[in-house]
Amino acid sequence: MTNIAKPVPRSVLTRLTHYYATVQSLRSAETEWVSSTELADVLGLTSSTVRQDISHLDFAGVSKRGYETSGLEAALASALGADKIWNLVIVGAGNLGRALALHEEFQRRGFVIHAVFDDDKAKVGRKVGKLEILAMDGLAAVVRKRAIDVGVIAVPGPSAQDVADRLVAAGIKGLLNLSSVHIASPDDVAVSDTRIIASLQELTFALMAKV
Amino acid sequence: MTNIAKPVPRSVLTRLTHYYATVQSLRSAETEWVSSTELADVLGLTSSTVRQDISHLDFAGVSKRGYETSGLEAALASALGADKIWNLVIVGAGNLGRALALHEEFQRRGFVIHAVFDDDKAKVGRKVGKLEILAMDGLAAVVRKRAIDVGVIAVPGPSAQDVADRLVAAGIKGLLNLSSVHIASPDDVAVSDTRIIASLQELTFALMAKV
DNA sequence: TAGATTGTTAATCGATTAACAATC
DNA sequence: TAGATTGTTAATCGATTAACAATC
Repeated sequence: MTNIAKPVPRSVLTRLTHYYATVQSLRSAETEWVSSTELADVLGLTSSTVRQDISHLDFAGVSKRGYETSGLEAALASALGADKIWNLVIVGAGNLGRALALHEEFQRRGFVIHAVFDDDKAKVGRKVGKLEILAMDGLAAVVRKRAIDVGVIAVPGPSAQDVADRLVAAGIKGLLNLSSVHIASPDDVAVSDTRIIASLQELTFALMAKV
Repeated sequence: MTNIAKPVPRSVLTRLTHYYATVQSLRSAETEWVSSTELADVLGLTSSTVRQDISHLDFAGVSKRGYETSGLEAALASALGADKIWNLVIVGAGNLGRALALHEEFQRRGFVIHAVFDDDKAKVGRKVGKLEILAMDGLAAVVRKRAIDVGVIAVPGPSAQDVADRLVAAGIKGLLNLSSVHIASPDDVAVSDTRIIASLQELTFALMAKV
């Protein structure tokens, strides 16, 4: 029986990714059962929130025992698409772009990087791991041929919107934005921001409040 | 006159970093005034939310004109601590750690990276830009001598909590967590998560919903 | 069985939005 | 001045928490 989708609010979705990471840790520690209270304690939530969130999944716990970690992991993986392969390209062969291309956790989690693009003539043709850096004019062909799902924007802020537009024009429906500027996109294109600089600013805000 | 701090909710704080990035773009385009409606349109919010958020700042707009971008930028910078210098160390000299150490946007925004640590003997002594990779046992001394504010955790998930503990033990009050696991920390230590993998999972969730 | 934990409903809390008087 | 936009209060909306019956 499939869950009739109550829409999943963004706050819940974010927590689902937390549960997924946590349950994976539990699994690798061979823990077979976890209760809503235990998950809540680890992540700083209430058990009530955890139970509400898990009710969005096509998965049920067991009275008195809690949740079986293997089933919960599978249900979370399925909800998040973590049990699928996703095809990525990275635009921007600077430090960040190259680091992500080489970051083996991506591959391990089903995010396959098919190409790295850059318009800097000096970079085109060089290697990043096993991938050759390609010129931007090859983008559309790669996206089509490899059925690319996600474009990673790893260029400086001033170029980010332009790169986003070219990725969208090439037919990509998902953008991961590593730059610090806001990306505008059509309604049918999803954008996720990593906001590294913004995270640091939230941190320094907290540090100042602390004094 | 200082704003008597109504506490700033996390959701507002996150938007303040968005406003800051946006206002900086406006400023570099030499735009002198911006209204709450314009900011809202750019960022996909309501003007009401924008005005509420800005009311947390020690800064006032002008009827009929909106907000002067220079003053708003300064007020946001002050609130976020973006007008200060922050001292960082990075732990983990893998692809991600090295990329951040070389990422010039950090320096440009007042985040000064003082050292990169790694316990891999093969890496210690090598250079990352102008910095030499140091062994972890030198951490406490550097933190004390350089008055380090923030520790960046750029190690694989399984080591992340251990690294966090060592950074906290060395006296650091702010952690930027680049790993995909949740970090537990004492109440007086602030943690900010970048969650690159989680961002991708939120994206793939959206892509699946779209089909 | 008794007790612990889920799933879910209802209550609370907080954040967002609407509305409008103040104002430049 | 007239009109546009802020700042703020009140209303709405949605998310979190509490509570408890169901249940294994």
